[in-house]
Amino acid sequence: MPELPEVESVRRQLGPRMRCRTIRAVTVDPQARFADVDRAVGHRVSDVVRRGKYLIAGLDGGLELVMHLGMTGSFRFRGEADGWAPDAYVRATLTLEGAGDGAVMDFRDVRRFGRLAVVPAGDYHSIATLARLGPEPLSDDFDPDRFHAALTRTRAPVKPFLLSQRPVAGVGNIYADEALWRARINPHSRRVGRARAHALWLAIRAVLAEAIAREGTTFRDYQMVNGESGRNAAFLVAYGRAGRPCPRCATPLSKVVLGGRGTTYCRVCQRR
DNA sequence: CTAACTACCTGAACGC
DNA sequence: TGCGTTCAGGTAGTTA
Repeated sequence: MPELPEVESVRRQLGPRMRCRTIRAVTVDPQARFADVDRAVGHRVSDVVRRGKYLIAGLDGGLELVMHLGMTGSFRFRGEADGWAPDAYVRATLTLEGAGDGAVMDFRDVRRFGRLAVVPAGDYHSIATLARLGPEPLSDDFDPDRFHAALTRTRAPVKPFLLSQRPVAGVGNIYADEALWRARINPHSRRVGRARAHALWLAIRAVLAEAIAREGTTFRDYQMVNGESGRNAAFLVAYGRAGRPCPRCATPLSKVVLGGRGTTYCRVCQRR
């Protein structure tokens, strides 16, 4: 479900609710594969940061709680005005205590692709994708020349390479299609020249920044901690619009499967 | 090492 | 209405 803009929107609401609170209790669904989260009990949250699609709560005692929403994960708090009540899809519950009245935080995840883990701070060897994560796209670490060099090194088609999280962090299926459309790059391309790599660098940053400003894209499951949807879906140009006219050239957008993922693009203005 | 598959889950939408 | 098939915003594990 969530890519960088959605995860960032969750982080902005989750941070104030977790910060400066001590995790007093953890219960997890017995079928969930993150039973070691109870190692967070007794530790106080310093802050919640984001790396790519991962949320990382800093804990005292040199630990971190790493959270990934998978396709359908969301965090909700009991007793808030949105009327959230836990249902059959709650996979973990954290009881938080601290400034204010404390809080009960549910991790809801229909498809069970989400993950929670407690690790030594900065030690991500048990989470391979996080350990090898590329630069943050909206930071100065994301450099156009190094991005071009990374695209030159791989033999894989450009879209699956973006989805690997290695050339840049946080780009998923929606924003890969959107950025490639903007930069006029064919998702199958195995060679991307310097000018096109720079155009893609710019498109990734623009597409993600605009989506963050609209609090993400809600297609089906994604919702923020307060239960609201993102507003970016109406602004998508490529993703989910197969058969509709390309806004640039009016050619009906094509849909193919690439790297096992549905891919929508314009075969006329995104030539190989 | 990389690239390409498959597996992991559940529900909604669609075709007949 | 009912049943089977396909698809879904992600990653981890295995194989060549």
